[in-house]
Amino acid sequence: MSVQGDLLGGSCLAGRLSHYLALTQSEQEALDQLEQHERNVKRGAVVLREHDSSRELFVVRKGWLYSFMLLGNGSRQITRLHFPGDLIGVSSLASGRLAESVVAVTDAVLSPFGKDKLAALFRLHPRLSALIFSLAVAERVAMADRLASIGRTSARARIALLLCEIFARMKIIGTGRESLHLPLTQEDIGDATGLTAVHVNRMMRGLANDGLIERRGSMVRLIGEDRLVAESAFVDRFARIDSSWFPDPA
Amino acid sequence: MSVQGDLLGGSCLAGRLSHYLALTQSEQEALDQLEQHERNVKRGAVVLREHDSSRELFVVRKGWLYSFMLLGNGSRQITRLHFPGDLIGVSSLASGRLAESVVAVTDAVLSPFGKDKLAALFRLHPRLSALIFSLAVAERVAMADRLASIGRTSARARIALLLCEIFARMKIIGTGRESLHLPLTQEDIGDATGLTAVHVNRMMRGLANDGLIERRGSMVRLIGEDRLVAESAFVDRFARIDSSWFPDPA
DNA sequence: CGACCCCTTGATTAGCCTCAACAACCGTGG
DNA sequence: CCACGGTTGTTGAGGCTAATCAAGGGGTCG
Repeated sequence: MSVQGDLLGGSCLAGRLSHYLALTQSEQEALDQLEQHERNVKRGAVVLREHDSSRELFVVRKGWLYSFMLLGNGSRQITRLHFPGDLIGVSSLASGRLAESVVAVTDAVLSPFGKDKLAALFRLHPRLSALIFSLAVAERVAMADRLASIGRTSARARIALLLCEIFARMKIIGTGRESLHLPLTQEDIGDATGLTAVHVNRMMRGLANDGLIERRGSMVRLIGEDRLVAESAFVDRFARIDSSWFPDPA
Repeated sequence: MSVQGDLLGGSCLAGRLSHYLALTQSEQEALDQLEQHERNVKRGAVVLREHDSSRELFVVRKGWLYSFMLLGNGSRQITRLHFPGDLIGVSSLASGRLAESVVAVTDAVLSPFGKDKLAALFRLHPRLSALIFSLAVAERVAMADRLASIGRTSARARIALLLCEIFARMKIIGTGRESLHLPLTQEDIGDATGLTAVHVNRMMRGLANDGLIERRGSMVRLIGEDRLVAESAFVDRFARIDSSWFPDPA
């Protein structure tokens, strides 16, 4: 299934979750509830601001965004990219305040919903709760992968990992082509991988020279995806979620 | 509340969760269910092995452990330290296989329980589910902090952050004294912060020289905790959990 | 058309790693 | 109780990766 919300007008989140689970009618309806409103944001717009308190979450319906943290020394760490079907603003669920800012990389469409809706989900749909929890766990694992990547591998491997991750996630949301428009600047890629823009440039050039990727402007194509996966030790943590332990749907 | 399971014989997990929420009788009982068995492990023992499939989780009742990943190039990344009241093996919930290995740093006592017990929790105790979910979110945020630390700060700041985190977490579980026995080797600290043992040594010596910490063998005392927090930009993500959005207890 | 952003490239520097040697400590077995 | 081997901590010298500094070119948007 590669249902995309923006093709259906239906729920993007339901589209995403149905990759992992055949949703019941009632589950589907509960998820549709979350996307009754829409909000358009422009490329470059700050959607959420670190330290602000927030009573809402958002489903990404369209576009790319990323979360990042600003450090005391003026540098920035991009902690996660967000694609259609992702939830953003989740970090405010823990402490009530946002731990990360979110900006739109491209023009984007979001669906805001209140945290009370999530509470209702926990109350009425234990199986969906387990799935959402499992996706949070998968995200934690993917973050551990990146931690290992930044802590223990070369600049080249870090960039290879980021590219593998992006392409794998695009595949899941059904926009996966062999060639991809990459709206990130080299500075963005640096802030995601713990490198400087200058060094990102040299490394990407190196990957291109070695025939692992092909670049035409902002279009990127993975030629030696196998070799990229090998170099970065990429594991797709979102390909499959083990639902065998989930409770039965309500 | 600074209830510790190993002092009560009661549930360590309940002790931890009751920091954040006043548990109902029925919630308390559900959590006690999870710790009916005990397993002792020796210092250095491998408790869980990366890539293995696992049908269980564990509550830590006593001792220190850590999760780590092994990389293709022979290096190791420690992804998380585990103290009494923590859940371990969670990474297998997502894909069915463990993303991290776990070893015991000190002799430890664990309580294994099946994933079906967790499913029952999701079905019967939506408020606990929301809390456990929120703690997973907090853990993700803490991991993002470490990502930023490793990606964008100096060796000294990374070590300062690790120390702040350890002391803050010890405080929550009630073992927080000003002085602490640190059972980690400098190699462990290096694998947690993305540094070599040699460089960890130099940095810790530097922190000691500057009067931020005091070391006597494996005992460590934070003298200038304020300055350490300032240097590392530490934020305690587990001090408080916002339960205002949680559903009512069942 | 101009201003700005982004990419590119070169030269130099700095922070951390590697290698190496030795000292201190610990658990073990005799 | 002591002797021993292995692990951990400490220190120095030198090398390498990635950062920093600097400058120019191309593209895009107003």
